[in-house]
Amino acid sequence: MENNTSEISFLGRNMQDREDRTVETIGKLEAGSSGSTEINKLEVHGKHIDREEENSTSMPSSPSRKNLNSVKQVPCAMEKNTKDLLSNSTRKNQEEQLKLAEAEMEEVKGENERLKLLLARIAKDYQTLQMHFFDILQQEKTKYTDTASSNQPKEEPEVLVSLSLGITSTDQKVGKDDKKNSNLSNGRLENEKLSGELSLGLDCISEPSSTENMRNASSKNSIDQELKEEQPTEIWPPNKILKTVRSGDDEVLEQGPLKKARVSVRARCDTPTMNDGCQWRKYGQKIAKGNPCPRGYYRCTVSPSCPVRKQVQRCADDMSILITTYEGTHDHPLPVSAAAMASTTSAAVSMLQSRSSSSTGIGISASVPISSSMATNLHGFNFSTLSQTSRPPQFYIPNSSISTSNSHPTVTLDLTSTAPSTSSPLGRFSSSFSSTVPRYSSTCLNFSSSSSACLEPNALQPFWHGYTGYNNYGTSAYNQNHIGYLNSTGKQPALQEHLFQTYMNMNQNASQQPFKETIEAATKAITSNPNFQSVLAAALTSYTGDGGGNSRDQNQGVGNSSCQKMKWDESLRANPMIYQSSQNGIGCGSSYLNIKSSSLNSPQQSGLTLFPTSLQLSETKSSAASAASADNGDLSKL
DNA sequence: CGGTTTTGACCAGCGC
DNA sequence: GCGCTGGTCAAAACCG
Repeated sequence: MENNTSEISFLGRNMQDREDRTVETIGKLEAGSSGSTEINKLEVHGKHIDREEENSTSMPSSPSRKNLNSVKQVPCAMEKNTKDLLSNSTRKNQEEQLKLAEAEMEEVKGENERLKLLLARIAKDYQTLQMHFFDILQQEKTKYTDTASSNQPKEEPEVLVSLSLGITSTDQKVGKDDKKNSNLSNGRLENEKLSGELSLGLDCISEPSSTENMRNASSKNSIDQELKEEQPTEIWPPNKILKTVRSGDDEVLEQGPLKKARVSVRARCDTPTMNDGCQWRKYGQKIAKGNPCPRGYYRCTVSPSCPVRKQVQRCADDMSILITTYEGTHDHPLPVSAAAMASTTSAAVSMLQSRSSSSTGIGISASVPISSSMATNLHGFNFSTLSQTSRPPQFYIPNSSISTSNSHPTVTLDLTSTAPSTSSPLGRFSSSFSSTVPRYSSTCLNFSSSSSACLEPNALQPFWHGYTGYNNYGTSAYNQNHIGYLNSTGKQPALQEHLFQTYMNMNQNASQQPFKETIEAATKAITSNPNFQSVLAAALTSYTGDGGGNSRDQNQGVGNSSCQKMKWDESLRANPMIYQSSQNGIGCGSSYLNIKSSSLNSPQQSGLTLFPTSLQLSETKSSAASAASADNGDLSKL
């Protein structure tokens, strides 16, 4: 809600700026057309064009006063002619400029109108959301008093994704943390508040009634806290949680099995795991059915009691794609880079929540609203996804698909640039889950695009083949490392990496692709939409990390990220096409991001996408410049 | 030596 | 009940 307000005010400021500039332009043009020859600066779209130097040096048609003096030597008639000619040409120039400026004005006016409409719509949406919010609050309040004393009927368990993202979640924790972990929580929470770090709380609980979402959401926090109290040092796997919870008298969790929501991130990555800013320890590996690549099981080791797990597996179809699945809620402050991942994934989870709430009887929307929540996340505010908007908002992450194969509610963020899609870029979420909604649905966000505006199909090759310099560093270094490892130890690398190396070798000859068009499109995409800038920034940040340079683990890099401090917004506005990271070749930093509007999974695509059609950002390898620029910023400014 | 990775064993859920 | 599969455990190996 709060963020909506800031969004609106931002739009308002944007419009005001444009109007100011328009007025300024008009004023200057009027001054010029009334006889003054001092049209030195023409401002169009906020861009200053200094014409003074041009007049004196490179514009023979409009000579300076000095030139006019020399003309005085010429006979009178000639002088008059010359003066007429000069004044005519000057007048013509002015008229042309006037026409140009008028055209620009019309354009700007039209844009202002559109922005006004947009602002009005957003304001209206905001009001609607607010009313919904209060309605839900009211309903929940009355329902709670009604049902508190009576037995709750068993119903189909539903997914609740509770995102405790950012500051307000810490507010919730303050009371209990103060009691329980007085040695930890105070400083931690203080730090979180000060630094604006985000923490992703991603929980799923089963519940008897959709009207009790909010109460259960809060109660889940309580459950987590209570579990921590019971087992302060033990790492509790889900099964143990279940046992503990079931043995207790918690009414909510007796209703059904507790399955945490998951966020799955598909990303092109040439390293064993993706650098997401957290510390992970591998505790298991398993060959999963249908995939020759083993699945690695990791648990978060930032905090000894942190319940967060992740699974890492290469995609069977495309081994350049690393699928990382996160589960659980961090019980500790996150590094900024990890928080960025959290913010990105949480936006996806918000869509899952939208689906869940849609399936609870509110009605199924073919287009899942996400933009507001996503923007909210990315601006670092807490948000609630409990609202069920009656009308779709401005943007959609295109091409969601539903998978029923997973017993966990899963949101998949597809940050890959895979095969070109044959589908329309104007994708819309599949609504196929409406009739066959699984007990836990899975949602796929595909940040990809088939737009011909900027991407050649070849540009969709794995990024490590995509641009100059990488082969000198990333892939080669990685390959060499592994070859060296093999030679020195005589030990076989993991099957997963062996397979991946085979894949890499097969693709060694892939041609490098021009990125100019991509970069131009990226620039356009980023600069054209402030919301998109935010979304992109978070997505990039989640991808970037620091390359794990200081960490022992390959996918780590806690608290040392040079990228963490990047002034993302500014950087992207200033030079969006060149993002440089001080990646050291380890870990999968945000080498590549392609936002597409195609779907890997969903055969059903139609509808409207207001997202910029495509974007690719390439990243050059470790440079001092990147480190320097990285030191200037802070992600929290997002 | 302490932390991490590997890997076979074990357990629970689920479908038949 | 049985088998399959996903997920976890824990001892041994490995590494810096």
